[in-house]
Amino acid sequence: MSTTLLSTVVKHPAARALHKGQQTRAVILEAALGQASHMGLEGLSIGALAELTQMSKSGVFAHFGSREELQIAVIREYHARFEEEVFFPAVQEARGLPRLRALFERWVGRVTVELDSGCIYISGAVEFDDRPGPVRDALASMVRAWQAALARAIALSVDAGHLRADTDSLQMLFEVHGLILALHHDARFLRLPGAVDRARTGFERIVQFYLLAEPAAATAPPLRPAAG
Amino acid sequence: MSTTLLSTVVKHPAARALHKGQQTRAVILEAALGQASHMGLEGLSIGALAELTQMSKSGVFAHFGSREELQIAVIREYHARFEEEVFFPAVQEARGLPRLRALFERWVGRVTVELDSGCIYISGAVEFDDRPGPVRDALASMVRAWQAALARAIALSVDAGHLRADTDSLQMLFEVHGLILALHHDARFLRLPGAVDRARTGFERIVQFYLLAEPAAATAPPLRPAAG
DNA sequence: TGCAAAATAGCACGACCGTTCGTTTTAGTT
DNA sequence: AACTAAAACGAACGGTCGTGCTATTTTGCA
Repeated sequence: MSTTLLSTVVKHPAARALHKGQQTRAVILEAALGQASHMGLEGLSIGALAELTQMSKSGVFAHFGSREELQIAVIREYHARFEEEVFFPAVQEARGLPRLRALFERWVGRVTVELDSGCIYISGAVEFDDRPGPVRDALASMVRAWQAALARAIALSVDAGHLRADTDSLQMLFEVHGLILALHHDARFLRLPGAVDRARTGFERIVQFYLLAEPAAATAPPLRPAAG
Repeated sequence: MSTTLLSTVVKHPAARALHKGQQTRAVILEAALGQASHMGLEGLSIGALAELTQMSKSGVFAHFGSREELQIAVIREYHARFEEEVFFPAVQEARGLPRLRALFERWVGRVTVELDSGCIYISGAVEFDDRPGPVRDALASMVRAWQAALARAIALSVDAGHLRADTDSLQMLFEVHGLILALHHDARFLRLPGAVDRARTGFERIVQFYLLAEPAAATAPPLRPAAG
């Protein structure tokens, strides 16, 4: 850069160090995400990470300052990807039931795609439910944010007149969340086939229950189990 | 051995060593169960166990032969207690819906009582969903047995005429299991109050759906969310 | 091209891990 | 009381872990 007046003005210190450091940091984070999805956040090992990225242990270490910070960075990265792949596309859908369905469907997709990688929200919740500290706090705040977003989508569905006015959005959220957890359990641990369909069927059943009765069948639709 | 005919015949080697050894083994197992409930099966540490039981590491070790065997022993012990506290008392109830309700209620109780200890079935499923080996196999077989028992109870409820004939027992099991997992998640990780009630409400909603319509309201009862 | 700063490597430390082995204590039997 | 087999101990091994240091290399900018 010869006429550097402009460039020096443009780049503030934060953006200056954005070149090599952040780049390999991203590489490490990518590997860490894979390792954490596979072995859990507690299974993260700086040594193994160094081997995976062809670096020295101290080189990897220097990017985060501590194992805890690495774990938190992984959580944040996972959160960002989760937003990008689940939340943002879904909120493009029309508010109400369409958006809620999209959120659930993409959520299922995420858990299913991760069949041989694992959802950090779920595994982390189990790993850190008895382990206070900054890692748990970071994880909990992300999970809470996601649950709040879902609760909001449910409430919007009520406002839009798609669901009953007396719908308890937190109760519905609890039930839907259970389906995802059961899906994760049956598909990943028990390796049962058809778990995805069971989750979808369960979701439809829940929606059907909280659904505002359609005018044509205002007396109450004949509820039948969805044919498996 | 002088007049040992009788005694040698009566006691086989298995029964002979039943005194001191099995006794301290039980003490170790008790402590191990606590540690595993708290830190997970992978958090089991022979050193920590030795400290807890005031023994030497090698003394603890000798009782199991390997860490893996210790983990499996813990799983078996947990299974036995689970049977004793959840399954056996519940099957005393009349077959059909009463028994199914009892199973669920005791299951909830177990997860709730373990609020500061943790359900090994659930934490183990997450820890070992990507880790093949004898520990995973042992755990999976116990979980499968428990799920099979539940599915049987549901099927019996159908046979007894309490639930619809077209009930998909595995689907219903999936949904009920989800409630337990969500309870475990919200109560243990997020520390949300009222999670037990949400699980109960969800169960009643599921039962209500699969319920055989009562003669008086055969046209379809007006389903309302159970007042929270 | 030169220079400061950032990035990475190399090495060592202390802690804990599961496991082995030889010895010593303890318990149960005659 | 003497003997034996089970039980418990204690020390050590090889390994991995996270983390601190100090060099050395690499990078980005003037």
